Amino acid sequence: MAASDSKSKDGKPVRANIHDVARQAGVSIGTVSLALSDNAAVADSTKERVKQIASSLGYRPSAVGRALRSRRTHAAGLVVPHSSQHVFSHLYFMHVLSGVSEVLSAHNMTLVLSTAPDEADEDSAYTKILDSQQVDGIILASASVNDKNVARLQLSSHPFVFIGRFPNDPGVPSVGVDDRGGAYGAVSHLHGHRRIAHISGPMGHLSGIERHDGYESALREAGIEPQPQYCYEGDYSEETGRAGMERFLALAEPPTALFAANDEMALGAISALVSAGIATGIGFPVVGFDDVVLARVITPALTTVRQPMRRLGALAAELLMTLISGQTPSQLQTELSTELVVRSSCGCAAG
Amino acid sequence: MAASDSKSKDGKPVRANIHDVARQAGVSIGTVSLALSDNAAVADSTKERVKQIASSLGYRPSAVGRALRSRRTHAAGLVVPHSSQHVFSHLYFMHVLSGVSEVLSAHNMTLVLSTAPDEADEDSAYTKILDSQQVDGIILASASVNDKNVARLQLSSHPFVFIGRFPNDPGVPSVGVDDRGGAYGAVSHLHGHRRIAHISGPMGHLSGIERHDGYESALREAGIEPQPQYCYEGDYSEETGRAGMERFLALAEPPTALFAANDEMALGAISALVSAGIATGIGFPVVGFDDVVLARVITPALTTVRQPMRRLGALAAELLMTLISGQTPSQLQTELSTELVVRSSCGCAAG
DNA sequence: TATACTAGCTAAAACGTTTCAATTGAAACG
DNA sequence: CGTTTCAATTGAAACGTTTTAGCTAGTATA
Repeated sequence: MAASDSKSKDGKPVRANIHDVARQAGVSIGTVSLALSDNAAVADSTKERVKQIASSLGYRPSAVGRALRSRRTHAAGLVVPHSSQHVFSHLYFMHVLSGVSEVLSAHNMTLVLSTAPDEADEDSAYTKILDSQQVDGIILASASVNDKNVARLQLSSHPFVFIGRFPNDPGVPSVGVDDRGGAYGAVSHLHGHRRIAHISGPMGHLSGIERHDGYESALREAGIEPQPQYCYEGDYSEETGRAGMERFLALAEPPTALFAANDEMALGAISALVSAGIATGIGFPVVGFDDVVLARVITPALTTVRQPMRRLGALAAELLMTLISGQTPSQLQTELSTELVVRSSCGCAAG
Repeated sequence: MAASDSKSKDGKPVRANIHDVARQAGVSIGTVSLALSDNAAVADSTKERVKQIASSLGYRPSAVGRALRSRRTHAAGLVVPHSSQHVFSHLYFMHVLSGVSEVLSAHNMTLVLSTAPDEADEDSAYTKILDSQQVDGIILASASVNDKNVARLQLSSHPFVFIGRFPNDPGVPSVGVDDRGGAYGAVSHLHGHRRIAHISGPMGHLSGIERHDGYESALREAGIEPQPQYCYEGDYSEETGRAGMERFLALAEPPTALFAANDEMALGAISALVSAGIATGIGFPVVGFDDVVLARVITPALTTVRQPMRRLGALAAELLMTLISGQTPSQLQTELSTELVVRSSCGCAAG
């Protein structure tokens, strides 16, 4: 870490650039560049000398200069077209982010995080990052089904990967989870009940749609015709979970069990049940989705559909790396499976 | 959004650059640059024409070219010298991140997130971002007290801001929380008890030290001499919370109340109490720190010291913006206060 | 009419790299 | 000895901007 920083007139330390190294080493800047990248065309003795001098000067190649010339920024963007408020209040994103971050780090890539200033303006989350060529590729999490920017993305010639499958387009690289199957399993687990309600995610998002579909097909499988009054569209927030359950409880013939499309809404629903003096569990089974830490720690512990969120992020990042490097990935689309974690909120296990 | 993208030979859409705009408009690139930045030296008619052509060509200035010339990347780094695994499993960081992200967005700055590949190697979290001049400034969250990179940061001539106060250096821009006061209040709330235990944060971090100090001074205030066997150093994880409490319960004279340095450890401690058949609350008061969502939803609901995490991030980002712009901030260091949120785990309120 | 000023624009340098064709000098070859 | 080959290095272009000094032509001033 030697750093014989010279100072400029105004006292600020001045960064050595490739010219400084070249001058000291008595070679051209071209040679410095080649030497530092261990190019075989450079004599070993020269390499050594250049490296030695570079390090004694504390020289670090400027990412910007490098990016300009080589047209590679070594950065990847994670775009979440929601407000930061929204994004970071959901544990789901945290886990995804964690997976993405880890893999990018391992590939020496920088992570640029882009959210929307508010829920209304999805566009700017893309624009900021995409338009100005700041990143080599993009991971898109949680786009709505009819997000028009997706088309832009495809045209932009930027490699990109979706998290959460995108419908009707087998050519789009994506990593997702078997939402439908997970939901189906959750609802099937509630067998015996005939009036099973569902608090869904936003129906503008594929995860919302698919989990809802899984719910309905499980009902039909059991010979139950889905009833609209037993469905409530939430937005994955605790509040809408509570609101949904309150609505259900006000019905002439309330449901006797619930499948919520995520854990936060399940929590909200449970709190509504508590307020109404109804015992969650044997009295009123509730199943969630995600298996975030919440699910484990509330009482009763939440039976839920676990999805591998961290893995989702990691795989998306890996796929993006492959695409950026120009290779053809072994598969363009991956669907991970879910796992029903049975705890006590469904009335089955002890807890 | 017009985009009459021309294609290059290989079929890929080709981005218009400033030269393309200049050619079409029949002016020099200098004029284009000036026109697009609304410089007064350019005739209005020219401005209009240039802008019109730029937009019809879908021209977006390259952030890289711009950064190279103007020496401003319009990006800020958030450095958390821990593994991504660790960072993203703590709700605390999420809230900080949220605040930072929001403010940066508002200033049209890009957020670059940098974590360490593993807990051992803090360095690379800095190096990656700092050395290569990728960002205009840096926010540093959760550095350990003797992190040697901090000195590097000061030398680097990069504006930077600490989250969490850094000791012994009034010249370091920082935004923090009154850890000591918060802890003091929490422990004072446990009055009546004489054997109060503390599960601390890592004593290599200022937050750990200060909360511990607050704990001790509250004891002394009550005429109690702090006993080493009632202190256990955790790492803010649920596991160490559990381990700490198990240790305490094995003592000949176990404590009768607990202050944990964060909510996750409080949760772990409570689960150990449960295992031991001891009722948290009136039977054994527990107080946490942070007030993350966990605190609210567990049973019994956790009495805890709320700290404004999101605000912390937001203020840090604001301060950084001021520093980057070259202005002198009204104050270099800010300390936010905490608030004791009384729920049922301390045996006071109903819940 | 000469001079000064102004508005509007251009040319060119600079930012820090990478890359590649061209050059050099020496060694190997016939 | 002339030619080829090769290893090592160089020079210059290119990436896409911003910025500033300077140029031109027209207008106002004396």
